[in-house]
Amino acid sequence: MHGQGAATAFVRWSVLCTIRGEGLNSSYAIMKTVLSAPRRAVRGRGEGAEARIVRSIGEAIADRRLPPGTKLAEESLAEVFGVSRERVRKVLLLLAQRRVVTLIPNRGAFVAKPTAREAREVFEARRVIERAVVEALEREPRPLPDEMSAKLRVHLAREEEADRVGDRMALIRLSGQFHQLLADFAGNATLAGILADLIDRSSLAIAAFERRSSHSCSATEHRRFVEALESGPPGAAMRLMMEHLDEVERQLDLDARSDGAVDLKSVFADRPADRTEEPVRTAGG
Amino acid sequence: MHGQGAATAFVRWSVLCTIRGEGLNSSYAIMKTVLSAPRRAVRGRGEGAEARIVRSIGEAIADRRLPPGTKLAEESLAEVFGVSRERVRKVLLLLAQRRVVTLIPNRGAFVAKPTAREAREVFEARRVIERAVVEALEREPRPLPDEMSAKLRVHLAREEEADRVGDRMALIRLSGQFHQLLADFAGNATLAGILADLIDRSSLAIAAFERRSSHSCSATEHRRFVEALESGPPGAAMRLMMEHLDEVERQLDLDARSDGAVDLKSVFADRPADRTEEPVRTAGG
DNA sequence: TTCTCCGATTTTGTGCACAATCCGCAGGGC
DNA sequence: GCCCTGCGGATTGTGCACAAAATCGGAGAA
Repeated sequence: MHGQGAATAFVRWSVLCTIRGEGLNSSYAIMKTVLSAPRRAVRGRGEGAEARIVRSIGEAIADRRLPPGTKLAEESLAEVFGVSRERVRKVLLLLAQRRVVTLIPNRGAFVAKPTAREAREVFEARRVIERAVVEALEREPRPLPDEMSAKLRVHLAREEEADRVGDRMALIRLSGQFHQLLADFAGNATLAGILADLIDRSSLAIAAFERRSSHSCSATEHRRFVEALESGPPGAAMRLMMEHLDEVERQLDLDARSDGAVDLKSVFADRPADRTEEPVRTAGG
Repeated sequence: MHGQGAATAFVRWSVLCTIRGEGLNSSYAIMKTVLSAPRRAVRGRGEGAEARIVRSIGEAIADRRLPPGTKLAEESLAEVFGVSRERVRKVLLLLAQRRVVTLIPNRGAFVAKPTAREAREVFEARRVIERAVVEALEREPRPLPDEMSAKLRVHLAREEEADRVGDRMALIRLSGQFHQLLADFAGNATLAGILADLIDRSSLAIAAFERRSSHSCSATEHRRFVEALESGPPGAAMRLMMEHLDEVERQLDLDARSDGAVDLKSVFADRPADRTEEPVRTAGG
């Protein structure tokens, strides 16, 4: 899928972000810290072992504990999850199919770094699908079913709590889960599954292109959406959702220059005092 | 993903459709007939071997040369494509991720047989995505770019030729490719990729639920759509596309009784003379 | 000092062999 | 006569060992 040139450029970039250490032990230690430990440390066998690993890695990527470009070494992951390397390989193949990781032949697996174009496409796809989701929800008779209403209320409370205490990681995860929740309510499991992938990829795009200064309050927008859905005029919820998605995308830096190779000259232009600042952490540092 | 009960019911059903023979040789011979041979018979290694096998099996399923429920034995496929069993296993995992085949633990891979609910969901998802595709195409300034117009014209000619000579298999494949072509023109590769999967799954749904009497002429509807897109009033193309998708779905038998287990009593009720008719072909017959 | 080449080491890719599981069938018990 | 249980054959699942490829480090030359 990737051309050779693209792959090379990708790897060159990824070196700067790769978590590495001297040999396996160090890498293992970091991985163990980043990835949430499985239920029992040693036991890795069992029926849903693969699903568990997929979820674990997927969540770590969605939470941005594993930033785009991070190398996912098979051996390290195998040790972290207490399974054989073959099983990890299978999991990586699955995640690659979902475009969450990128497999480069003879080079290994990396957390995917979407291009700006791909990021735009993902958000466009989300708008397409979530428009249908909201249409379905607005067709529901109001008041909404108690179960739905209650779950939304609980979710909003959790988002606002995370926002209040400043738990950014939880906020990111909950924000994605909110959209997932709506899709589940819409009653089309196929569409919901497609959206689940797109949400994960959105998370990657945000991690890759987020502006330094950006700070959205998804919780507020989500609450307004739910209020419009429950008691607003027809079409209000739809408008809020579209604006919300636009707003999330607008907070990214998807200029052309962000795509592809970085122009080092422009990056370091007019900054002669760089030496005195905190050094950028590089591989092995 | 599948519950145990569902898996068992599925397998019981699939037995009726499974291509089987005594031992490997017979199965191999049938597979070799069904699947288009790779470029060179023996050689299976190489860079894009997996992609080639995925495409080959995927096309065979889309063309309905491999009907839903067909067992895809690893050994047979390995021999057909001249690769090792591990590679086939990898391919099957990929196809399972795309919901085109169903993997049942310790039982093997089968061409997926969607449920009626899933079939409805797939068509709903297609409507959602293709609506966006047509919206994008209708936003294009007219006349359409020469390249697009020419490709559409060539494609329509091929569809009509296939219809004329009665090449049903080619017609099925071309019908799917038409929608794929439109999505490619819309310029969102991500959405086009999602739609590609949905088209494959539509093909499965059609194979599973097609009415005996159904005979649509997609070629005619496709031509009308192109004419509307090129020179019709605004919204005409959209209306034709939505009607087209509705029509395709309407030709399926998605009643509740088609879903899940077949009620044998109702199937054979009031037909005391069954014995004299041609016996139903069962496995091994 | 910097660039290039080359060997050592690490990591990924693949085939193979064995273990686990399941289906079909025959034999025995109820 | 029917059902349950145990056994044989076949197929899938998994670990292991080796092969292939790439990276990293150092040595040597310009």
